[in-house]
Amino acid sequence: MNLDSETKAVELPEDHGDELRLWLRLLTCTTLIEGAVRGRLRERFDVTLPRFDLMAQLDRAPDGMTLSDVSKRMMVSNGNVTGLVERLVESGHLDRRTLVSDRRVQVIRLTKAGRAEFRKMAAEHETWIADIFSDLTPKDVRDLMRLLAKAKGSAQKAASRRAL
Amino acid sequence: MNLDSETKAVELPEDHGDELRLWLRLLTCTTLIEGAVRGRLRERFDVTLPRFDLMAQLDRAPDGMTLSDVSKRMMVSNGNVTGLVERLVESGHLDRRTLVSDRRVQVIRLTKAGRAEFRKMAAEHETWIADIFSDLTPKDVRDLMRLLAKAKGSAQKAASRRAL
DNA sequence: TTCAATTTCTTTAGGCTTCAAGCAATTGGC
DNA sequence: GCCAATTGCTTGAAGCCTAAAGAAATTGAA
Repeated sequence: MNLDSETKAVELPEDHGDELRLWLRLLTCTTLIEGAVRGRLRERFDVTLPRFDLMAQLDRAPDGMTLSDVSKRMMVSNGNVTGLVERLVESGHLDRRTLVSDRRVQVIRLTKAGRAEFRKMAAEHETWIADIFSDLTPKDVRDLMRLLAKAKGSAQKAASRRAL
Repeated sequence: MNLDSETKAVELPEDHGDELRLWLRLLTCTTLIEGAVRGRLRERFDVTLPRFDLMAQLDRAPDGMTLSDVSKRMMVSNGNVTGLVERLVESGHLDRRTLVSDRRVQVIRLTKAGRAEFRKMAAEHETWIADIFSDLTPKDVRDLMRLLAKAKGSAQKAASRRAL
């Protein structure tokens, strides 16, 4: 007779403290790094992190993106993107035009100035990240990549289960 | 003659793409999980994530905390905590009193109702996290804990270097 | 064709967050 | 005691963010 499976069958509270501690540690790491990056972007380039992130998405899409694409990629709400884009168009970093074949759709691109500005920021940004992770060996980095990929997959699966 | 060290000496751009990808993956994981937790807290308990986080800090501190303590622990600004606490006092979850020995200091605690409410939420919250990480083996969890601890240390060291 | 459903984006209300400036209380050097 | 520096918190301005409701354009089934 298997006591463990009996125990599970009656839904006794299980211990998930390790997973909880993992989540808190993950959150701490991200918050820490995010704060450092935010501060440096601000003092060096007077730009906010969301603006930088949006420009990063567009830098990889020379043909532009729709607002919905951006929203999915950045995992933020549509309304959020609307406001963000508005300010970046205003400041001359972004170009926005309505798609002729579907007038609901707005396609946004980096302007020439916006791209130049972003490239300058991105180059420095990369060195900050390297500095932040400088105690990690190449193997640490590989292991983390692999484990985080697995964690991401697990989280996505959980989310899709939830969506049913 | 060592070409590599020559190369470094003239500051040629090094490749830090792996570290950058690691950071993006870390951010993606956190954003994904944070969104899931936020949504569940909202639909199940009609509470926001920052409120939950603040109550979690206080649950571990039966004797209460000062606003500065909370601010450091949560890694958010002082002004942020002021507003958050204000709303939670208003809703009856928190009790706030001025320290007699130093009238600048506010000590906040969970009220009885606040603590009961939090315990209920925390129990469910733990199962959500377990579900989100359910594809990870116990070894994966241990490895991630260890590597993230190392990453956190590295980030903190970088931040303190920066602060000089 | 027609119109209900869907998609894309915007708007609104409310809350979160930062930074910087400011106020009040305390501390420490003189 | 005096007062300059520090500490703890609040305020204000600006921006970020979400959820929900709504407007405009498109699609597709009858």
